[in-house]
Amino acid sequence: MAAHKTKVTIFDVAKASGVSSSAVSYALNGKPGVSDATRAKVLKVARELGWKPNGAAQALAQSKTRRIGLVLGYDPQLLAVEPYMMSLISGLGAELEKQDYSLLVRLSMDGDEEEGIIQDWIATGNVDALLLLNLEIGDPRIDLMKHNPQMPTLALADASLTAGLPTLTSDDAGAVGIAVQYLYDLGHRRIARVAGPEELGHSYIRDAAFSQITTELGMRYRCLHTDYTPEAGADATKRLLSVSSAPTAIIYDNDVMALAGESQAAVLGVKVPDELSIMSWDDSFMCEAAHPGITALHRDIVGSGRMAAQLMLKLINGEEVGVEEESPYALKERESTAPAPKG
Amino acid sequence: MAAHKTKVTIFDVAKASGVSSSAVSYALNGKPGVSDATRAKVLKVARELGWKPNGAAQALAQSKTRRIGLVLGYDPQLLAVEPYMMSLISGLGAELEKQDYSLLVRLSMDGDEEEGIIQDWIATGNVDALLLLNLEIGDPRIDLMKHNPQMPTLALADASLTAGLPTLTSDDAGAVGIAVQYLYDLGHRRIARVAGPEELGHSYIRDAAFSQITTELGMRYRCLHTDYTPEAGADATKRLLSVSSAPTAIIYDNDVMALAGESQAAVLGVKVPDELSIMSWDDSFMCEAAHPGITALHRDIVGSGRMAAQLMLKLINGEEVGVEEESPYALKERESTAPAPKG
DNA sequence: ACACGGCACTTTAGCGTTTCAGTAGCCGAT
DNA sequence: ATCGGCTACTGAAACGCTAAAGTGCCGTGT
Repeated sequence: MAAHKTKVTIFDVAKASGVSSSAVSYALNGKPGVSDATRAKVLKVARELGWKPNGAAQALAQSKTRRIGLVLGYDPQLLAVEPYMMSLISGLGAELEKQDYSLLVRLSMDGDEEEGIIQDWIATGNVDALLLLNLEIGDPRIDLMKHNPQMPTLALADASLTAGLPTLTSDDAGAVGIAVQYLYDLGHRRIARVAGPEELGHSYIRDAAFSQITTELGMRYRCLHTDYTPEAGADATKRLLSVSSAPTAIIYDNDVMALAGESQAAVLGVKVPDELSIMSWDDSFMCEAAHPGITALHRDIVGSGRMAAQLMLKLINGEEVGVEEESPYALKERESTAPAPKG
Repeated sequence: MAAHKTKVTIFDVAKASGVSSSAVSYALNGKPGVSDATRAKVLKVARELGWKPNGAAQALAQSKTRRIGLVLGYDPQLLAVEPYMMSLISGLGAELEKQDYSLLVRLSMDGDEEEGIIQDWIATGNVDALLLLNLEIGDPRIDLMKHNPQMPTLALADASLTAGLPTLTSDDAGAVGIAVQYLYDLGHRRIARVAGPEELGHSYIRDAAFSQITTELGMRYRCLHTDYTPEAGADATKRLLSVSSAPTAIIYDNDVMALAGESQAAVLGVKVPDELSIMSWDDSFMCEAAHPGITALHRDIVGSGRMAAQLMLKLINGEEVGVEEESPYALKERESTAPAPKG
């Protein structure tokens, strides 16, 4: 509890307890080789001196850092505004906390830089495992990790993109089905989608599912790809609504764009939901607070974070992990969707 | 580039370059003691073998981790929805990235746990510096860091709360002045504020400033404290508007509550801005996308993150840091504010 | 011709743990 | 009484790096 001017090491604790440093180590780590009495004594002394094993020394000796690596794509505007990442971090962190693991976070400006960071982690051993996010089609990171199997890696992406790497996948195609069927049942026959970047893996998955299902149901379907920003969402909305025979319903790939789209519709004098139904992929407070509230495909992102953390801990433990599935999407109906207008 | 089954160390590089391990170290770290020719050779070999110094060993040898610690208060709901934290992380990360520093992130469920994490960092040396956020009045962390001056610490809080610790402060009182004067000039005489938790330092600072300025200007002022969540924001709005002689303007302590408040007003049939003006503290995309757009006190949070990172790096370098000031708030006028209604 | 300083290295000693290989003492079995 | 096998420890090596101290060599000034 008291402040110490000079650094206290395991030897200080050993001396103060009248044993050797190895005894202290055994005592601290709950290993056999010390009597209950000495163990208690050592722990008491350690607490009094405020000693904990030095992280670097420990990491060096057992080549375990108790850290998990996460690279965030740098786009402060988007990162900040999209609740997704922070929710995921909450879930990851909460679960890691239980096992005294930390998150090591870096920002990357682009894909090359991210690859560099990952290679750095592989070479320096600064993390015990890492999580891959936002995979693209043919993402070079997959290949990189395939060649470095000693670094436990979990991909958070559709299993079709991860080439057999341990994966936490979500049923995006199923969710597309739910959403489209819902709109179909409301009588919509011309729908549009404001999607994320085309090269992103899950855009691709959703693209394919949308095309297939709308075709099957005989609906007209149009898709605009964006960069996920609110500006792009508003702009896409304007373009979609400016043509004759505009869609009667729009599905946005994230809630930020959905909110921006709803505002844009108001600006254009298009009434939601009477003239236009709006849906969001991913649900957050924004969908709730919007006026009218936005119908959304809800999923438990914090829960996914927790799951991802557990899977990575398994991998670190040497257990096998294949493809696991996130908890499913659920449609959350609010006021932004209604039967399609006549005509 | 090739994958390696067995771990490569500095000795492998040394052998392959025909020099000793220290020569490799000197070459890599740009220190004198090796010729340009050997340096080039060593670097080439290192690249070919894919070698980088092991992080733990390096940290142990020079007691520097190149990591900065950040404890996030765990409230996934709030954390995710409030763009503040993620913006800050973006700024921090971007600046740290330049110097090859990482963020070490942990989640804490409550204050005690956070103190525990900090003590752990102090004892284990797992971070080179740390950033304190969301200080409360008489926050125990201040005392803790005062007693452990060997751990460079920057507080992101009003300087009046940090007892002389290196601090990045903001002019919250000044911002209160701007906001209140603005509403006063629009003719508002009864204003209210939906604030954050009372025990939070910056709530306190703003509370004091609001009381003082509204008194000076002879305005009626009412303040409700909340937990920052959208639900609380909506609820507070309802209560404020339900009394006779309700306020003609409400200022919210964050944009999440402002958005929720605006929605609530719509539900209650109170017209914004004709019958009620709304302002938000902190500006984000939500203020922009809301309909009507919400007038806000804008500040550059990413910039603050960058500044904080720079200051922490200075501290790590042994430089003195006193009290620095964030870039000032600026009023961003949108459609949610208008002259006070007659009567 | 000779000390001298500087350069380009090498050797060695940490850094603070963990862990493996002993070892001393004791107890029970022979 | 002797031996084997525990238990409860100790000593020392190993982890992979950095950095201080040491060494040989060469060019220079006198």
